[in-house]
Amino acid sequence: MPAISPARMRDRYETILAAASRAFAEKGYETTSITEIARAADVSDGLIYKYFSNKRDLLEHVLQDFYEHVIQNLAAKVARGNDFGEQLYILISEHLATFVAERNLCRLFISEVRIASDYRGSAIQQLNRRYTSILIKMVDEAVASGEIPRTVDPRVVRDMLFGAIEHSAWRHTIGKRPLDVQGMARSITDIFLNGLCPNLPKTRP
Amino acid sequence: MPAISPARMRDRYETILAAASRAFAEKGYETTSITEIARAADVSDGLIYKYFSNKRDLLEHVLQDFYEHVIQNLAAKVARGNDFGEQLYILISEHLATFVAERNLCRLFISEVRIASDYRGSAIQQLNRRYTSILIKMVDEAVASGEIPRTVDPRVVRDMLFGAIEHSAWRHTIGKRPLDVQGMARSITDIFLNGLCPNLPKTRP
DNA sequence: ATGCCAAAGTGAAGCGTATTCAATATGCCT
DNA sequence: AGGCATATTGAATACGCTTCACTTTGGCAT
Repeated sequence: MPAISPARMRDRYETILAAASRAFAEKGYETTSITEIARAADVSDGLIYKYFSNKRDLLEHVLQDFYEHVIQNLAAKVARGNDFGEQLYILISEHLATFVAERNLCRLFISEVRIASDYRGSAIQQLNRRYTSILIKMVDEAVASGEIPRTVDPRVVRDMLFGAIEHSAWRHTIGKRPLDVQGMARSITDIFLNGLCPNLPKTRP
Repeated sequence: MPAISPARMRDRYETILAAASRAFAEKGYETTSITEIARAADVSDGLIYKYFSNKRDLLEHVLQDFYEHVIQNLAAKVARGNDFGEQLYILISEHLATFVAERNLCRLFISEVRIASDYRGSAIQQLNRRYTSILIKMVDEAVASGEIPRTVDPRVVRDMLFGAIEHSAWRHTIGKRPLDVQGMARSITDIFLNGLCPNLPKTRP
């Protein structure tokens, strides 16, 4: 026998989540207090713990919410590419564009969640897997169609690519210089497709 | 007129720094308390604040100390490579080897310092610059000698490469699987030198 | 309508930890 | 040996997450 209607309950939940999202994005996780979030959502401190198990749980729900949208978007956009090179370019530029559009939430994700000791096996890691699996699928298909040699390990490509993108975007996330999404996506795509010395024989130490 | 000799003062400083380094590396930054560090160094809580301005400052000095050694090592090893390909392989495998040998301090650096809002302009960022400038110099020389086309922007390569390395190593830093340094260094080097589709014509979306 | 009562909601107390500071102990210098 | 600058102490402070005993509310049976 609920004390309030499910609709009002969902509303409360979303009000708190939205207040937390805004506060965390603006001020960062550590520097935002539960009391601030409670005030912004116009509830008491204690009530937050009826809807979320603790401050960290609140942060994770904020980022899960965000991640869902990002995944939807990426999958839709990548599907428009006709070959591996096109798809790769789209994936990279969309990832970079997300950094530009939602730099605060991206920063939050990288600095607070990715790093956490309990990241492995978390719900957020599941989302990350869905996100990166878009690339894995692309590489598998490119290998199958002969666009890429069989020697390429998709997991190596995944780690390298997302590492390269995020590190490149990070500088702009913390700095003030605007990020040239198209230009950077072009540079990164070219290096991944063709390498630094495209016309030279391999050297093996 | 000092109350104690400079030697003893330096000794105290180093005792505290060493205790902090061990504690932070083992337990992480947040979960280590000043009281624990004080006990390990056999001093009172308050004294730590005579040698370091706060807990964060203590962490930064721990990592600066570590970084100095890493830079020395990398510069010496890279100098042994005879061409760009060799040097690149050495840089990547040394970087990965550092992750394996000092995974706790590397984790600390990435999760606590790199991310911090005051990273820009900090003493630690200066060290990071010295570290990455080793690669910048390599790329500049390779461009000058014609090993790499002029179109390559060294800063793009720097961000991509270190991003790729760290992201690849991170999985092993938080997980249990051992990291095959030689194999991974080989894979990453090859992709950077030759790209994913070395023998195919460029595609431009 | 109305009253019951489970659950929503409150906010002050509890707890843990970084930091400060007034008091004390120490060891260098004359 | 004695004076005193300062190293050192540790209890007090401040602050923030979390808990919990209590109050209020609103859906439902009658």
